[in-house]
Amino acid sequence: MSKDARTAETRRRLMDGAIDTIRAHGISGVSARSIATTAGVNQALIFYHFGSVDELLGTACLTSTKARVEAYRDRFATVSDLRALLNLGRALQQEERAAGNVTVLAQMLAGAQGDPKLAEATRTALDLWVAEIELVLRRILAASPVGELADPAGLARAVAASFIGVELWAAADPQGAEDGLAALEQLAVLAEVVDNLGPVARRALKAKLRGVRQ
Amino acid sequence: MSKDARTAETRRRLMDGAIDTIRAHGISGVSARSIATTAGVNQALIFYHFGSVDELLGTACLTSTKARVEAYRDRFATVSDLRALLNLGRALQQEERAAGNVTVLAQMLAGAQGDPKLAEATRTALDLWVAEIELVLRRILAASPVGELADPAGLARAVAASFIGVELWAAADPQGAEDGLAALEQLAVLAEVVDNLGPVARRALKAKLRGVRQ
DNA sequence: GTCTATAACGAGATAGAC
DNA sequence: GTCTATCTCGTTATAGAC
Repeated sequence: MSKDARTAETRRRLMDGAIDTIRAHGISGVSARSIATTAGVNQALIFYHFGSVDELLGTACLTSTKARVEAYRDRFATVSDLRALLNLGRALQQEERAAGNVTVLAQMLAGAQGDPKLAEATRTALDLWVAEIELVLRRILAASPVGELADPAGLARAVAASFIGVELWAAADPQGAEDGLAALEQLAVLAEVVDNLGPVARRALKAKLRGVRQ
Repeated sequence: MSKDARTAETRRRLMDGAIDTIRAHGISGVSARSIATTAGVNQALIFYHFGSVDELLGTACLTSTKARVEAYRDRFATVSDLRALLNLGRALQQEERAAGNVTVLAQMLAGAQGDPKLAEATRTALDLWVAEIELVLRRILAASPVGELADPAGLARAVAASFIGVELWAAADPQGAEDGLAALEQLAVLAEVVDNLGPVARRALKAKLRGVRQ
């Protein structure tokens, strides 16, 4: 194996090890040693390749998030109504429980409290998801009677933050998190009904919304 | 000062110190020494009074959550429609940014990953909030056309988890979190409109909901 | 009940051999 | 580029003086 390939391999192992360690033990279980053990690599190599543990965490988180978002881009692109978005959200939530990117982001976010370096890396990674969600929301809302009331950018952040919260919750109370998601899904039917109103009811709703909005 | 009073005082200082330390530095910045410093108390007293750091965290979290929930009980009781609930939620979110109980719970939840003892304490504390939210939701939903569609227990968990997520988000991206909340608030107007439909539209909606539900 | 001192260990990080 | 060895510091936890 060439030196370059060996370097790349070690860096990859370390990044994977960092992600796996966060998933398994949370941000407070992360250390240079625990990562190195998971990666099957010498501890000192973390500092040689990344300079510090925080730096490794940041790039690992960013790289893995990029990959996950990339993996979903096509599926996001096909979403054009609320029902499809809900289905995708549910699938994403289940698949990410396996791949674990949402959990990792949640843990990074927790570690970001009082650690500006981690905070910035995490913010950048989260923005990757948010940008994707915002695009879809913008598309869907344009065709909906509530479209002129809603703020896609803000909503995208609210959605992402909720995913974070649910994923974090699931670690301590799996059944509770499941019940919460099921309840939301059930309630989202309401939005679908609104979305599928006939033209008359639709106009009436629009008028009412205009009245309510300040 | 009597011995009992002195004991109580020390325990109180340690619990307050634990909460303050979590708020300031996150769960990964918590240690026996950092807590003791914040509390202005000798480090060894943590082990004398609580046995371990985890034990201290658990009881501190539970005690402070009890107090916060208690402080909101009366205000929860007066809520009888969605608009009032939204207002209370917003107030709670802002006041808790100061008192910090939601942040603490979020950090505890993060620390609970792979630490069953913390997980149990956190779950118990969260349930205090959930129970309160569930009561209100049950009351409101009973009077709403979507009431028979919704699951108050599940919804309460979803709401609480979202609060957690937003609060965690706010540490890394304050503006983003604010935008997210504002967008949700705006959209919630939709639910209010549905809630205030006339009797005819209300019956139509109910019929549609029945059709959608599987 | 509270303190000092200390044991036993894990942390981040670096130096230097290979 | 990777390893071993090591430094320095912070960690949990305990023993024992007061």
